Amino acid sequence: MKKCMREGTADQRVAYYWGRVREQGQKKKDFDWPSTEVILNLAYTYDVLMLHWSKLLSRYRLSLSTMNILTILKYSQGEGHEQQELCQLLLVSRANITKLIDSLVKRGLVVRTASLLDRRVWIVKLTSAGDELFADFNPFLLKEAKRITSRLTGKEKKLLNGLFLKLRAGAAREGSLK
Amino acid sequence: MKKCMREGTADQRVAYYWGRVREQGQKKKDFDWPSTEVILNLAYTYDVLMLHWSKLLSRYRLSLSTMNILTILKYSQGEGHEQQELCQLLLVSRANITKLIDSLVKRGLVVRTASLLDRRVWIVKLTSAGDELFADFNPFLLKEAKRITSRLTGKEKKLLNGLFLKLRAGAAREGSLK
DNA sequence: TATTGTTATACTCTATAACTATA
DNA sequence: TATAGTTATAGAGTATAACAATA
Repeated sequence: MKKCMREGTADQRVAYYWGRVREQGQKKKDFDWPSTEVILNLAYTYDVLMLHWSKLLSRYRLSLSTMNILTILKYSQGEGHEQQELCQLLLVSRANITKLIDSLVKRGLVVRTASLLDRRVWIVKLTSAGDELFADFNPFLLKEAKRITSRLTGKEKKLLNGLFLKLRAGAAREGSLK
Repeated sequence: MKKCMREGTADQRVAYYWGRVREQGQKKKDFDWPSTEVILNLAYTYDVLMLHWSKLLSRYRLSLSTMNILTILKYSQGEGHEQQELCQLLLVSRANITKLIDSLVKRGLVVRTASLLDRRVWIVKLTSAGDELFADFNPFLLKEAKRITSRLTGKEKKLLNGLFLKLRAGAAREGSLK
């Protein structure tokens, strides 16, 4: 991976490619550069940040998904969550959440406990080992979040968060191509 | 997947969880909610948009990565690219770009041609079949980019693009945790 | 009948390291 | 020695459908 990235030049390279997209798009129907740029930027920024993030998490043998599960469970304050709720929060299918939870159970980080209200349901909870692991990685992530966003002012962060919301609203809107 | 998402409520659910993150984070050292929110928003917005995007691409039996490769090659206007350049543009390792290109070669969408300058190098180019497929999917993606960003004004799109750049600059900065 | 979760399967993507051949 | 690309391998993630138990 490292070998493929010459330090400090990735953004320039991408800019060069994007320039071509922009030029050659002009001729096309429905082309709107700022719109396209937003999508390219979202995907590329995600890749850059999450590549970095994944590397941090690999120290704890966690992926983004498993880290998210532990975090969600931690913030439930001992109540836990149904697997189905985790599906909704993580945008992961039922079949795949089963596998993710399986892997965490195997490592002793979470447990499945039966629901008293609905016998079809498992409530997933953090174990003390899971809690410890969370206490271990979470401070790093908070620090990193602060560092990564350090070039933005408070006002810009708020602005950015509002724009993200609008983007998602656009994606969810009716009339999408089926 | 669909079964796990009750229409129109995903954002509220996530907001509920984020509320807990925010509350319980307050006590912690290095916690800064707007910074954390930016990261959560980036990841979640990416997931929402790309889930949708992937569904569109699956009609063409393409993933985000393979779509990107075809697009990059298309915009090289017949010149093609070294695999190594694709690594840099896509943030994918050399080993893995080999596999991705293999799969496209197998489908007849791209070809590897020897470089005349360096005998270690393959130049990857779009075939006419690849070109046709691009002509097929690209208009949909342009339309979708426009639709997804339709809730943003032109000014907001520009703003957003600038903020993405700052985010990436922050991630790349020296002094990151090693 | 609908929902929660599991199982099975196949595919894609990623990470790592050892390897070949060129430069 | 360094670089471009390949091979091998193992693990993670995703998509789909069929299934059991329960509501």
